[in-house]
Amino acid sequence: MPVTPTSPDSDPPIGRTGSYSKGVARRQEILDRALDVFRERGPEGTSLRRVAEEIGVSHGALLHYFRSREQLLLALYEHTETHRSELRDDDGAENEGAVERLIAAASVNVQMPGFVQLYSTLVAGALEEGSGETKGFFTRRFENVRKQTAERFRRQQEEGSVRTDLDADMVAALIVAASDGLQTQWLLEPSIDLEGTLGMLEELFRA
Amino acid sequence: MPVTPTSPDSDPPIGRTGSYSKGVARRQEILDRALDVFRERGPEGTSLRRVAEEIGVSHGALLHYFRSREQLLLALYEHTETHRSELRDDDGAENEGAVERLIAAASVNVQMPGFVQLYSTLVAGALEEGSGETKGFFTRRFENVRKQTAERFRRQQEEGSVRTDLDADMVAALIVAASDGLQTQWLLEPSIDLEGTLGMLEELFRA
DNA sequence: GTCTATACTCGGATAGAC
DNA sequence: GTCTATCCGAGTATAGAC
Repeated sequence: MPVTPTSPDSDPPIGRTGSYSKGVARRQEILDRALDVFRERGPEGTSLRRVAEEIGVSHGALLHYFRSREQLLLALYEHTETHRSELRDDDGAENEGAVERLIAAASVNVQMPGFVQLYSTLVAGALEEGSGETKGFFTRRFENVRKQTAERFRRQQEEGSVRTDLDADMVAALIVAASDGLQTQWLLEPSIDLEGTLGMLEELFRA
Repeated sequence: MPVTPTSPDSDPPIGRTGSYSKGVARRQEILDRALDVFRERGPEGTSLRRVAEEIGVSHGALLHYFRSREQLLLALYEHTETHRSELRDDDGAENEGAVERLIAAASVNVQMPGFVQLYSTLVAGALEEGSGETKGFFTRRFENVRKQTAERFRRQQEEGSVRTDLDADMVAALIVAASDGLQTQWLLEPSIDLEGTLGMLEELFRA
């Protein structure tokens, strides 16, 4: 279900005026090594304490930089998402259609089921009450992806390649929903034809 | 995202030949009281130990009947789903269209966000490796709902009310995905027009 | 089979040292 | 701000009493 990234989401931490350097660098360092651990053992069964021990940091110290396990997983998700473009040829992505773009993202995801699984876990966490951080993250993310998808669709409407009697914002929500939902079903039943079904949706929009 | 129930999923426990009575009854009794606790406090922050204490059973005993917290939540989900029909007028459900049916289910869900949240949590759990029980449950469930939806769509195709150049099975997966995905988005952004967007999808299928 | 007792690791919160 | 030490309640596994 993870959906195409949109902006780098560069988030220079909140503490303004001054000593960026020290703390952020340390955090980065810890994160980098934590990512290695996840790469080896998978996020699935890897506890915070295990990660901490493996990278030579105390449990408490790790928690000092990542307020919760969810935050660490979120950082893992962000990192993976950012560096995912390497798997994909981004030529002409500018002129892709709305559905086309999501199909491309889904195709990459099919090669990394663990990423889809992580996404699903985090989204479920975001839906839980009082999940401020994660909730905000995915609310923004969905919003961004929807907006970007709607823009693409509107451009296609202007081109005349797509039905003009449809509300682009609703279409965007629908496309994103279909992409996410199909990836969930595909994880449980790999015989689901992810690309084919999204292709059919694309066809339904054609003028 | 929880999708329309399909069969009562009557699951007379596995132990054949003989003493059904005792253990199952006790389990039912415990479950019934656990449901009350969840009703009061919500499943969200209610621990196994809390539930156990509240219903006058030891922590260990509770675990004896429900092998894990996930299993207990799954039982809660099943129960809620089964008794949900009370919220809904089931007149003429037999002749409903494929999308129409899912819209009806979604409309009920909108009135019980906690149920959608629970569904999302359980599905995410099902996607995790080695989650035998929950995984099997939702794999079957998706399969059933897809099959039922495909049947409805095929009937509509025979009626001529819907495009006949579409593969009903793919359409079914798409409808279910859209419904689930939109409910997720709606939980994070209540301004999402759940019924409206699904209605648009319905319109796309029309002959 | 039903259940108690115990122990283990987990995520997280706290207090305080530096 | 960075981190150690400690403590808590959580989910779960196990052994064994009845």
